[in-house]
Amino acid sequence: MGGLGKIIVVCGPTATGKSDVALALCRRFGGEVVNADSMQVYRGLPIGTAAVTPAEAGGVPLHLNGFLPPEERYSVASWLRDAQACIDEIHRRGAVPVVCGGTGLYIKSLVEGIHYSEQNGTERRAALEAEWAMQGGEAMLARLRAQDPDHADKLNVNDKKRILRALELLADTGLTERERASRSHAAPPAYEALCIGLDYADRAALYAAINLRVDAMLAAGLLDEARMVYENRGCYGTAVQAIGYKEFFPYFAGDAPLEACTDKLKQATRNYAKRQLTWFRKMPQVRWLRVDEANVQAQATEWVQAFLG
RNA sequence: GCCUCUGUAGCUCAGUUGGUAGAGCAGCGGACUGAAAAUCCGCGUGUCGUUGGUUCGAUUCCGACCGGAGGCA
Repeated sequence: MGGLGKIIVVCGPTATGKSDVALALCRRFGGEVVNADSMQVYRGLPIGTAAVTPAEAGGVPLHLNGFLPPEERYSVASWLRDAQACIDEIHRRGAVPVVCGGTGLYIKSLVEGIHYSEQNGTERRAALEAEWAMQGGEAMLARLRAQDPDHADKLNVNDKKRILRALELLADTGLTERERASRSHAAPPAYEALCIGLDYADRAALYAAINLRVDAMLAAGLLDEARMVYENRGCYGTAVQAIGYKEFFPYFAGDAPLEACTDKLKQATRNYAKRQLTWFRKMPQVRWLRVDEANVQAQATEWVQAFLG
């Protein structure tokens, strides 16, 4: 019969110890880590993105980790393609893929089996940008409403990014959002996933862990890494968005004291963790573990054991 | 010691010509289909420093006291 290939997913907000759990599971079950973090894919940013280092991995194979030049643009679709290739290969080797990361969109897409088509034109983008600047959001939303009212109803006038993208896709494919969504779900998920979500029972404890981690990053040389990003900010693509660098730009520019930037960074990270939580809390597949209450390692091991059968 | 300014939401402040008050940030919740560590949306009751007085009614006016900032021939 040969059912679906099985994968383990370790998700949750930042600073909950996902990597440690993933690594431990890999050692116990003969697994390999597949990174599901949109920033850890970039090379040369190990401190700020809290990427797993080969030393920490201690022999456990790491995939999609620090492999992309920071100038390169990347996206869900690229990640999905790469991740699936990795997973299939790991399966072929008879090993267990342990997908680990905090990017909700990536993980949801993988687990739900959302399919992204090959084409993705960008020529229209600049023109649409210009029109937005001239006509404003109301007009652009109205234009979308004329062609795809259902989608327009779901978007807010200020959501420039999504309104423009909607218009772009409409022009490229001629399909409404609903039609596109149904096509993206045409095929069932490629894998059977056990999703383990890590969180703190106490929100304040999560935030305290985040604050501590930022201090640890600083001690590990975050500032040098950030300065490098600052100097290259013109040519970096997606990577400049990473939390941990742009917060220091005012300091490098001489506009703000270091302390203020550090506080800003901690705050940005806390805000981010909260957003991550709303992604994962909504995924019905996720089974939660409270790192400040349970014996996470033991429980995770038990679940995986049962899952792999 | 005297004079001036000041004390309003966790923080920074606005405001009420007397009818118990509202922004930003934080915080909380949500959305999310090719930038996603991005982007966007929703949520504002707090002894209006304390205490007397005037008043039908005081956070608002007056006095005293307490805290903070500045000034002083």
